[in-house]
Amino acid sequence: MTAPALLWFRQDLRLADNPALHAALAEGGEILPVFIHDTAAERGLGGASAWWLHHSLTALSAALEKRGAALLTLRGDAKALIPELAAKIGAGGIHAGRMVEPWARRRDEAVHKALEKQGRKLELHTSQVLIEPHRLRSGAGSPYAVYTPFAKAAMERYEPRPPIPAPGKIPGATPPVKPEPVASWHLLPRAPVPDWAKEFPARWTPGEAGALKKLGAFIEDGLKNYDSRRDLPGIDGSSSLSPHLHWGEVSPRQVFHAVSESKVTGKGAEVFLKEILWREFSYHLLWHRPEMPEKPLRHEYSHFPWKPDAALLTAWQQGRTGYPIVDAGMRQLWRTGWMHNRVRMIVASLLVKHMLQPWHQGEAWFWDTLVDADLASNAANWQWVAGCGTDAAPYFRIFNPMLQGEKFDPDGDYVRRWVPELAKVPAKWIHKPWEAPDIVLAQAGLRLGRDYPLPVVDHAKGRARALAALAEVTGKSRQGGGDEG
DNA sequence: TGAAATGTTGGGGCG
DNA sequence: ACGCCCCAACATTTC
Repeated sequence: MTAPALLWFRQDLRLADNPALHAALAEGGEILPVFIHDTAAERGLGGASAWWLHHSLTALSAALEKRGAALLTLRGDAKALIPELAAKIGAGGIHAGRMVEPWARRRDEAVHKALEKQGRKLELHTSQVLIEPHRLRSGAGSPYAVYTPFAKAAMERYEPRPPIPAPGKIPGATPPVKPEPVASWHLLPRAPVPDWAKEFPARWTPGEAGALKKLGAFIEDGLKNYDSRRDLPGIDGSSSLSPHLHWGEVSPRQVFHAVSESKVTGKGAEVFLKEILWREFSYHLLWHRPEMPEKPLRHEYSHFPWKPDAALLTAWQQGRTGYPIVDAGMRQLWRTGWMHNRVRMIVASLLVKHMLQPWHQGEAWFWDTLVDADLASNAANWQWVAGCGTDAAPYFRIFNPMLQGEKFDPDGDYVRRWVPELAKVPAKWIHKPWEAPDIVLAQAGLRLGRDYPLPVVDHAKGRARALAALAEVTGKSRQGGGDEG
């Protein structure tokens, strides 16, 4: 009789187009699917991610159950648990999707070593990405540091093929240990703010079924005009696939395939696929530059004169900076676990530039509050905004929050939705209420400085201060430091 | 996947 | 008719 295979779910919580599952099935024996809440992981789950994971695992568990396999859920040190389980069931293959996170790579290395002592091995499959970062190098043999050549090379290398269909039946193995139910992991919000995620269920359906439904709906309604609609935070022009992609409830291959099957061409489809490639690029960077979540990729930025300020940081986190588009974004984030991408750039620019807060602070807040929190994308994009990434926005690109608001939320719908204090301010003034005549504010029922704050940092002064900080850094780098790239 | 400062051009008002 | 000035509109440069 064929030995059972161990199928280790991590960030690929799906049954369709799951190469690890496919390989486990191909062995022909029973399968023990397991998910471990790794208490030894070096970077803990953010709050919103924990909420998502709870529901996604519930969905995965039910889907497996329906096909004849029970998901074994455990909590503990995966480095020890996986080899133990493998030994206990006398596993044949041990299969998982490859992860790019540095801590996960170290963990897989340790698991692999432990398994080797048993004469077994950890088999990692391409699951999260279209192209494994280690398989893609530039002509010079070095990893890509700039998006455009990366995207070009990735597309040349990519081999379109239909995704693997979800299996109809999965012969489940009997778990050798008692599961620890997901509910006992306490992933859902608890005191002191037990209800902070109360609006999430209306916005999100974690799990594979929810992911496929969202993909279908987006391709039907949103793909064609994605290029123009995606920049307007007041309308729902995004795909909202990011959290599903993060947890692997749908694979990038499925997304690519669905787009090509749809026969939607033109700018909309093109720009959307480019966004998927930005995600790939982040994974590529994290693989080749594993220090990315902690250290600036341009090393002269390690001397950047940040001015940490708890009060400013709190104002930003709570959506009380006095800049309407920024506060709308921060409040959307808190309430829905998500923020429109255009607005992410604006709020990040304000934090890092006008406020001179270290980008790690923003990264940490996003990590905790975003349902799509992803180490690679989060770190890469914060470095992009801060100017210290390899292919980053130059530091002097400083967003003007009023102009950005007027450009991308011209009627103020987005601001009005998330900052109700400003609901009655006319469009002309909604992105700069402090410039509105007193009579306008009175008619809008708005007492500035009381109902809604004045800007915590003056735009012109903040801009000038940020530019001066840049001069300091580039000056230093000219004297001593080298460059990276 | 900027914004502001600075430069250039050309039409119209006007003496 | 002509030159001058003003300034919006656009282009280029700089941060």
